[in-house]
Amino acid sequence: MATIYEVSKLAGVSLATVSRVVNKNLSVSEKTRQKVLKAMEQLDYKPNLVAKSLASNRSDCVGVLVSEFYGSFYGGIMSGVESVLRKADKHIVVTAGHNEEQREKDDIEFLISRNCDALILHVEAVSDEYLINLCQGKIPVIILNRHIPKIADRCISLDNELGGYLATKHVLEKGHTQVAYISGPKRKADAQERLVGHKRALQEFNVEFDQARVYEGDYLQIGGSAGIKHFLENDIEFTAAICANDEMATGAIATARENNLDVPNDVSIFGFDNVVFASYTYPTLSTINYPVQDMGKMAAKAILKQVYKIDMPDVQNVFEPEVVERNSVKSLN
Amino acid sequence: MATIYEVSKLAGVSLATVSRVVNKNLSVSEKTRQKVLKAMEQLDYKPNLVAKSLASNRSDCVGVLVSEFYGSFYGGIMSGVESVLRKADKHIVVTAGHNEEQREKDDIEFLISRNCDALILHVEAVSDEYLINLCQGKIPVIILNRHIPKIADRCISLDNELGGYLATKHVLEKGHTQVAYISGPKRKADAQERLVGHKRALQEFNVEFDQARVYEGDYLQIGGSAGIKHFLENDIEFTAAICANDEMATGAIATARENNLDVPNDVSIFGFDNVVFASYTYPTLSTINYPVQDMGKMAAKAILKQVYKIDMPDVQNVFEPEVVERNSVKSLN
DNA sequence: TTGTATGCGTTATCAG
DNA sequence: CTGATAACGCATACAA
Repeated sequence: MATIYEVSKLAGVSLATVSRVVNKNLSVSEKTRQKVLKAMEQLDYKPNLVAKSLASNRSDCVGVLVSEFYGSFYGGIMSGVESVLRKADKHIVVTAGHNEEQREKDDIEFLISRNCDALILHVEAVSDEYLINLCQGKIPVIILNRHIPKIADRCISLDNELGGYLATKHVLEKGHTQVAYISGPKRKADAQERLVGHKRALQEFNVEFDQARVYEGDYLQIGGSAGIKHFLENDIEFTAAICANDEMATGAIATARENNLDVPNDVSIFGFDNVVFASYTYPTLSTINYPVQDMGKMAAKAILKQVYKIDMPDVQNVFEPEVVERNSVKSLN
Repeated sequence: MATIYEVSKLAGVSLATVSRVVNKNLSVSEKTRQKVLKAMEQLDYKPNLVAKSLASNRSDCVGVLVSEFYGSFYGGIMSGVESVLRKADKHIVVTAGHNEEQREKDDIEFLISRNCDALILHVEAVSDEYLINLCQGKIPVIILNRHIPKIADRCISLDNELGGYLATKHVLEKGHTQVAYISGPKRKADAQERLVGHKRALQEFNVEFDQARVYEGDYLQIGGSAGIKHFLENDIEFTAAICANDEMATGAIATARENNLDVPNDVSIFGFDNVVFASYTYPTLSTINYPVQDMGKMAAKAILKQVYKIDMPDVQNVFEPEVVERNSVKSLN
């Protein structure tokens, strides 16, 4: 690999001059610029980004930490982030924290020590305090899918409560009154918020909340399956089951069918997230749209604005969920 | 951020000594090691990976290039690769080439200039020659999902022809004789290979190949949908449709249903890839398993073996597809 | 076992 | 507009 030094020698100029033409902007006479350009061409010069990063303390690289590489949710985040950063000639370094506290911390350390100019994090295991503390540091951070009041301006999240509310409201408006709810794990903030929204809708429609109609799932297909089984075995009547995410909804649909319950004629199922396969199920799944990709894009825009000083509209910190009506909910009206 | 220099000062030893204890292995007296360790602790010293990489010409980082961040196929590759590399304390830098030649090349340059120790590539737009040439370079490369004879030892791919064969054989064994085939884009090598396998199975079962029963799709849902429509509108009879990937299969199922054709009673559908949502469809999709994740793992193992000299079993360059029987194919026997 | 000196490829701060 | 030269933070022969 040719170095900047070899180029300078070949072009008969100083090292600094080559650096100037490589980094555009600075003033160099057209004549020497041409000499340098030619030399670069001849040697097929490619700047060493590592050296550049060490010397300039800038990497043009933003670190992204997701929980998994797998799945449309994280895929959406990554592709959203990348699509806008790419246009600004910034790159991303992605790692996966796998929902383990130590790993998330390790990954953050890794990204920092790699000289990332900024961080976009989707972390679940690490504490709020840790993140608040991290935000005190010199490296700019954007936190996805998590709302931390003290650093609200660095968070980009979905209004989960509203999502839970809209989901239930939709089902109630279709005339259902016996509504079961399969929630996410209680320890997860978003699961709690969605449930709160569920209760608010119930109240608004004067349907009494019944704890027996709530089953705590795990956000996995098996959770939805277990939820339906639980309600059936305990003779808890319901004409509709709202699941706190689409994955559980698919499990619910499958298990309902196994029990000779037609969806949506015998039982309606509603999801949350609007993941890709929601439109592949049968019946296609009515759900709440979680605009992950847009949120990833917004995170990237925030970085572009704050770190790279590129002109951008204001950041939107809270995104609104919307009902996506498909065919898994029957109207009783 | 504390530097190695500050640590050495605080510990009252030389720079080199600190470097030695940081990088384990080398001989340092227990006493000084403790001094250094204490100093590191006090200063919360974190090595600067960029500087380390520049000095050592090693980054403990392997570059991964996929076509998209999105989807279970690429997710499988990334998570497979990461899971094994992680255990060896290596990190990955991922970029997406989006199936565009220039971008793929840019990304490869980027990864190289970032000092990656090795590359794992899933590229589609770049030519064989380019890759062969790339393999001549000093940086070790593993190529996924592509078979290039001249550099077969650096390729990890699926036997697509066999997959196409197995798919069709399965359907024929179920008693179908009027078998339609919705292929992938002809310009893609895997699409061609799968079709070749299809023909081989037909021949083996003495079913005459009929070009009219082949529709060229695009590997997207819409392609499967268009394929079914095409056959229906042109009165081409078929009791089963084999799709060259699962995505098209879901499109095919939906469109069949829209035309009042029950799957699998009126028409059987068979896929390829065994993506995650294949088990979420209704009916669940019979398909060919493409062990992406295992192949990603194998790629990582190859790197571990070749680059980091870690003891590993031999690499498996060609993976075998398998039939995954679910409920979308009816037995006519 | 420990320390010294030099290099890795750039950027950046000065002079000129 | 251009050229020395000192950082950047660490690894590593070579000496001691």
